[in-house]
Amino acid sequence: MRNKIDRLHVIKEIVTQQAIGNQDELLHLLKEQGFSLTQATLSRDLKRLKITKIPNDMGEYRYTLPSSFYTQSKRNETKTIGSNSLEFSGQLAVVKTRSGYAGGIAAEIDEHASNAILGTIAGDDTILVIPREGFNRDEITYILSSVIEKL
Amino acid sequence: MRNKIDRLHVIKEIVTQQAIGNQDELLHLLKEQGFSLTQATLSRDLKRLKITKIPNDMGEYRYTLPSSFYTQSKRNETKTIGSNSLEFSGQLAVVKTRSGYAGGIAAEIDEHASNAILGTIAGDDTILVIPREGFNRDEITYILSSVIEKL
DNA sequence: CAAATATAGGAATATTTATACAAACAATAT
DNA sequence: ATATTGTTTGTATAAATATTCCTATATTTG
Repeated sequence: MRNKIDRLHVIKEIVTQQAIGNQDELLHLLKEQGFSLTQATLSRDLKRLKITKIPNDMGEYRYTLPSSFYTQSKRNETKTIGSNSLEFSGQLAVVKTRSGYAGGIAAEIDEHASNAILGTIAGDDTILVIPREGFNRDEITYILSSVIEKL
Repeated sequence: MRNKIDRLHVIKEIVTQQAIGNQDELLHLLKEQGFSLTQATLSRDLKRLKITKIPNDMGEYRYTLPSSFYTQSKRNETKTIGSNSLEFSGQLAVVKTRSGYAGGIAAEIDEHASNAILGTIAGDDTILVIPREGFNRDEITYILSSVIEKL
């Protein structure tokens, strides 16, 4: 239904622009904008959007969108490294290689990036890379790039 | 008071290592660890720590630290089991084996730990172990150790 | 030291949020 | 068209969480 999609959009917009402290507040704003819904639906919407109430430095709460690390709102970029590509999903990274090369490249990653990479598992043209905890995507990207580009 | 500081520490630790869905769950774990407190105090603690309940992709909620705290969490230890090693990253466990042994050991894990382990994927010297939901790291470590040490 | 002030935390409760259930409707298959 | 299945949502309520009010214990200050 069109209305629902609109509503989810508007919820995201409101929540990013003003400090909303609870669902009733947000509910009223939505009603002012012409939406007709109940708290139950709003609770479900927030769950779908993964919007959560987090405490700020003063003793208040504010609804916020998930941090960009987890968010799927904008498409995760595929990075090209030589004739290979790298993309993340959750805490995992996937490198696509030319057919037959995955095992060799995975071995190189294991050998040269063991501080940041917990392990790799390779198929024919796909390597699953499991980063160690504490390394973020940029760090892993940088490290993988430098290993792969030397090949 | 010392006790409070300890408690906040332990809360962070528990929350990073296992999927906590509500305060009562966490309350019980804390009581098992010898802390004495009520839900009211726990609510205040979580507010201080800015730990919040966020929805995951399945319809569940999980308490999590703010993302900036992930990098501060203490480095995850690698455990040695025989000539193999075990380390966690997020919800996944990775076992490193001698070259060529991963497939065989993975088969043993599949066969003997199927209640705790959802599945394994093996490369040449790396096994990706996917634990079932509801098992924490200590449990998985114990189970994997006992399976692998018998080999 | 004693008074003043701040901090921690429990019990009870208010507030807030999630969900079970049922109804309405749409989409799809028979 | 009729049955089947899935989706969305409201109502009512359960469940979860935050806070008020109060006491006890620390900490600071004169």
